[in-house]
Amino acid sequence: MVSAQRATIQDVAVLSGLSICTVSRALRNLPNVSEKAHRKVAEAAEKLGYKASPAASRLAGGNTGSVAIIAPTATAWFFAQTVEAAEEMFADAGHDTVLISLRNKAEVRSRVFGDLAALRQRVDGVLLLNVELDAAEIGALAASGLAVASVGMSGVPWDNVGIDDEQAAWEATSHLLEMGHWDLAVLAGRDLGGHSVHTSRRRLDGFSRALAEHDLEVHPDLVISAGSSIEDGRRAMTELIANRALPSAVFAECDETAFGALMALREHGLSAPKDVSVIGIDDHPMSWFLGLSTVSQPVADQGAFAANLLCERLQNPEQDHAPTNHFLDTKLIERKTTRRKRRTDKNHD
Amino acid sequence: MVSAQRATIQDVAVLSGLSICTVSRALRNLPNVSEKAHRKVAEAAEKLGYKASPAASRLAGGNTGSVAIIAPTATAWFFAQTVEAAEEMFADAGHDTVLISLRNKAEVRSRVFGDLAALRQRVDGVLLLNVELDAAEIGALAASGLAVASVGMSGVPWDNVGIDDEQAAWEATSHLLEMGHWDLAVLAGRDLGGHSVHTSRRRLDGFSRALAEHDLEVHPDLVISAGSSIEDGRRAMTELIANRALPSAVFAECDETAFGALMALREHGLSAPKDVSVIGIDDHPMSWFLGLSTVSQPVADQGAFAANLLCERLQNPEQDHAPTNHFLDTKLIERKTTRRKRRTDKNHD
DNA sequence: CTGAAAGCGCTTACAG
DNA sequence: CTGAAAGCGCTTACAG
Repeated sequence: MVSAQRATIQDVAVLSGLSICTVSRALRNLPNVSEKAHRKVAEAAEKLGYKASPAASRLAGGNTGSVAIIAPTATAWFFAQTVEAAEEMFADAGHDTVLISLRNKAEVRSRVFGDLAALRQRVDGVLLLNVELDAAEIGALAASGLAVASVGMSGVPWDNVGIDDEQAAWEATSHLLEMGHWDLAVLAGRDLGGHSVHTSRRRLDGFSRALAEHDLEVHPDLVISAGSSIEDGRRAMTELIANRALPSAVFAECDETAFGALMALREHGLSAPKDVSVIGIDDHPMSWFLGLSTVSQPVADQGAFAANLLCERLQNPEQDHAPTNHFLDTKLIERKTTRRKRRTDKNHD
Repeated sequence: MVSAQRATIQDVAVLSGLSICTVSRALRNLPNVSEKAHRKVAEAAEKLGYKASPAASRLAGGNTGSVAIIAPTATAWFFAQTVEAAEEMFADAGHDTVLISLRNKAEVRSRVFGDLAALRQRVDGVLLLNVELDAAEIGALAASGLAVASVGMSGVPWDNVGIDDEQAAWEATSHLLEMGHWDLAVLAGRDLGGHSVHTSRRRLDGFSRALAEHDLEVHPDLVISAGSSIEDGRRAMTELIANRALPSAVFAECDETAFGALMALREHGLSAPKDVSVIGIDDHPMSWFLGLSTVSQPVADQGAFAANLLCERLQNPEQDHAPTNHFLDTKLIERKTTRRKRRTDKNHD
């Protein structure tokens, strides 16, 4: 069944008794192929186990059969989940998925977005995960001939799915504020040479808005550029503890940094919510176990949904299509790391 | 600097005043190119921002410029870390990385390994992560023309890096045994239609050997096919609790399943080490926080090392090369979820 | 050391 | 509805 040498379109043409170009058209379900021819071709191709050579197809002006997933990092829980869900979607649709991790490095970031033509040579479409783009980059991407979809990047001229990050952060922050905390720190995402993770920026906005509604200002010293890993959170919280009086509550932009924060507290003989209230965003599988208060979001769903949208773009490239934006639901989950600020609490009173 | 239309080898030839084929040779550092020609070509290519079209290159008999990473799943912590480390290596060496997750499904597994010729069309090499292969598959892979390297697959006819899984499991199990536990359950990896995750099989071997050394037999009811995620561990432990008297200790093949086991215990009002001792393998960043006893292993290192080995194979394809195997160090870390079995312990005495 | 020619396996106008 | 021909951008023998 699997021959040593792969069957070519030529073989299919011979076996089906039709010309190469009819075969080509039939295989791609193009118009102007009789039903009979279509059937013959399908049979021959099936029998030969024929699959078009992606290289030849690409070179002749067709498609590569690949899509790229571009993520700030591939190790964070959110990205690993999203990537796998998207990869599944792509594989089932017959696309290979090329993984590009920006590795949280500005240099890698600019290398990737600085040569979209090279990218276009290798893939037909791109799924962007929480990448912060400037206007020039958005324009270049739109003009690149690449199909594009994204996760966590609302306001962009292509299909996007995510959560309302500003709102989710607002909820988390408001939860803290309503419990009487007013001295808040935020563990934010890392900045990549002026380009942060997109969701991080939005979450910072939500944080600020909640504070503003309580007539509070964001204190720059309390906006810590952390990242998205457990280690990042641990480092950021350690820094916070070392450099100044502890804030009364901490909003971590994702659960993993919150975990790290919890670890750092323990290393210093402190704990949540006794010494400081801590809340995250995600509802990571460990959060329940650690009693972490958080704002839950569907994760794999976002990857699968966005991947699906991209597949549709790939299938109907000509058809002009108004970009859609989809916000999935989030929910505040109050657990044990947040509590009302008390007169007896250690600091600030 | 970035032209609308990509420069072709033709453009480089014209600019450098040389023929296309000299340019081709110069660019690939092939012999029989004068130093002067080489310099001219390099200059012209640089100026034009020229990069060979991977599709054309592949079609003409060259390489695709891509490698695939094949993993049982992409979401588990170990795999996410390994994949990113490998991807970094590949990117720096100029290879695109195609991610293929088997999604823990036998069907996906056989689709991938059943058509190696199709894979060869898309990538030059493959990095296998903990994939259990049978003799026929190993033979097919070796004959496929693909460069191969792997993580966690010792005994294979290509370069491999990993830990001594049998030994690591033996250490973890012996630790339990030496503390007086004799009624042990193991939370094993999932089986994919007869093919388990390779490391899982080896770890099961180590578990058995440790038991045998204590004149104990492996009780089939206590070998739970779990998987590698937190959810998997939670499910497996819940099953264990529901179906029979609790064993006195549990060896989880990885830390994440151990986390899940800890969660299940808590859900049933139980805890480690009071009601059952629990040990894992990995030393996940959360393990310290949860006090989980475990056997640590370097993770990103394995991915980077194996990827590097694959890059070397890709660079020197002709050169025949005896496969190497590299075991990285592991270390037993005793924390708080394991303790000596006491007369006062709830069960079995 | 260098170049002209053929060919890799497709797709795309263009005739029929 | 169908096919002959050109061409995509490279690499690979083969001459020189």
